[in-house]
Amino acid sequence: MKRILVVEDEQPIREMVGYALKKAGLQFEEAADAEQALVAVATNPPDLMLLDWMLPGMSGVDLARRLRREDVTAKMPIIMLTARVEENDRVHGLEVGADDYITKPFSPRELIARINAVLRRSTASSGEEPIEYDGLSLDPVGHRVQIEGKPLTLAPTEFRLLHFFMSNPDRVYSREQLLDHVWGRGVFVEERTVDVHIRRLRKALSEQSYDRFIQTVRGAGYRFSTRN
Amino acid sequence: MKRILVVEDEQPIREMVGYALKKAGLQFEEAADAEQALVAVATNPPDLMLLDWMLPGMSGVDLARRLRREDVTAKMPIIMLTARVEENDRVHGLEVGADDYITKPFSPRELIARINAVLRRSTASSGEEPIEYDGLSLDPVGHRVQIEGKPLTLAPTEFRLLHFFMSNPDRVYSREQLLDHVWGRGVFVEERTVDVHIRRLRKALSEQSYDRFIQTVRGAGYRFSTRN
DNA sequence: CCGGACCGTCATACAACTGTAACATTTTTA
DNA sequence: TAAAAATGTTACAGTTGTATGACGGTCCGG
Repeated sequence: MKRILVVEDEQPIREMVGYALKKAGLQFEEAADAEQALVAVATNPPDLMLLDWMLPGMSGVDLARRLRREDVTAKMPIIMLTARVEENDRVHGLEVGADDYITKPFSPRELIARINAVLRRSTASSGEEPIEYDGLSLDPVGHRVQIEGKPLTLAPTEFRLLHFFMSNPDRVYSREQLLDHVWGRGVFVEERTVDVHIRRLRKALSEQSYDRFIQTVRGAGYRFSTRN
Repeated sequence: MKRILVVEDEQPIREMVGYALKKAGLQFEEAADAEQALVAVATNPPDLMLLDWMLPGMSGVDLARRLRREDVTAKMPIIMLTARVEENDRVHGLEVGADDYITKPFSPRELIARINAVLRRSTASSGEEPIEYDGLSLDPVGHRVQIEGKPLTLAPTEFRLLHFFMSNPDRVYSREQLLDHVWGRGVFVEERTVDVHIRRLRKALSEQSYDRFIQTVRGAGYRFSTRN
């Protein structure tokens, strides 16, 4: 059973969330502020963390940032709860490294759906098994890429990019998301740089026109897909 | 099992509805007026609410409006029951925030069908699940639209527009509302611009005459619906 | 210390998309 | 029935987004 740590200072909201979690078959654990949360995480790290944006003392944003820096918790899924709706804050929330965010008010139904989506995503890609699509295969452990059996050499960044894409096919990722996932959170790199690496990756794949798998979605980002 | 709260002052109708619900494998709960309904909702919020338009004391419309304002119930699916047939009232009902409406007299079959449709929609509405109506499907994550399996390319704005429509079917939106939701608040764009994008979307959908889903409601705005 | 591989940024070219106005058509009103 | 109002349609020019090639800097092994 997955354990969810809810960090939220308002007791009624904790209660509501706790009720929804239990009903959905998830284990509910709670903390009223960042300090309690840190203790809980150190004692027994949960599978996912629900984190209020505004907290007394250390804010949710700061807490998220701090957790991201620690090795043990760097990859723990975090969903931010925020009362604000402004686009600026959304961007900021994701920049901090949250895997998703929910704006209040939210329904229990929506909450559970988001949690399950994030959990599914983070459990799915263990990142060890070789991945193969049509004639294109990538071995994460051996750090090898092959097109129809023929070895292909990629620069480190291109490899990570392709690895990420192949682990999450048929999903569009914005440049920002790609920077988060492939370059690492909190790295300051120009968004346009992604274009260039996409270009390099395509060039490397273009031999058998396998660059068709790397698709541009105008206004949204890029996608890996074997379909058209 | 999904729990349905029926708010209706006429006892025979409650009875009839209750019978239909149980037969369809839904849990039936009842309230005779708005006050009872509020108590029931506070105690144990149901999965969906069937709400009579006319009620003694606080009307169904007022109740709906009030529920929409509260955080916990803001996104609870509501289906309005109304005896009137006028288009004005329909629009009004949806403006209040009902997810659907049924005009009396109605058959148990229709009732159950509508309830299931709304439940299905609201369960999935994390904004992640693909949406499908008849042969038209839209995948928000992969940013893909298909007509009967055939891929369809849309410009960014057309995609967002269609996405919004398909997430909120059977509801009329004024040009202003569409600008708010699809373009974003605080964007200054001429209202008639909406017409042009509706046109472009229709054109793209017109291949298999799927443009019939995008309907004009003169004097009110536009609507997405598979019905006519 | 040198050379190569890799990376991030920039400038440019091109294609796609967007908003608006102008005109056409349909529907309502007087 | 004519005038007015609302919507449909088209063309266009400005804007935005993406592809691509080039360049300088950094790191590391030889």
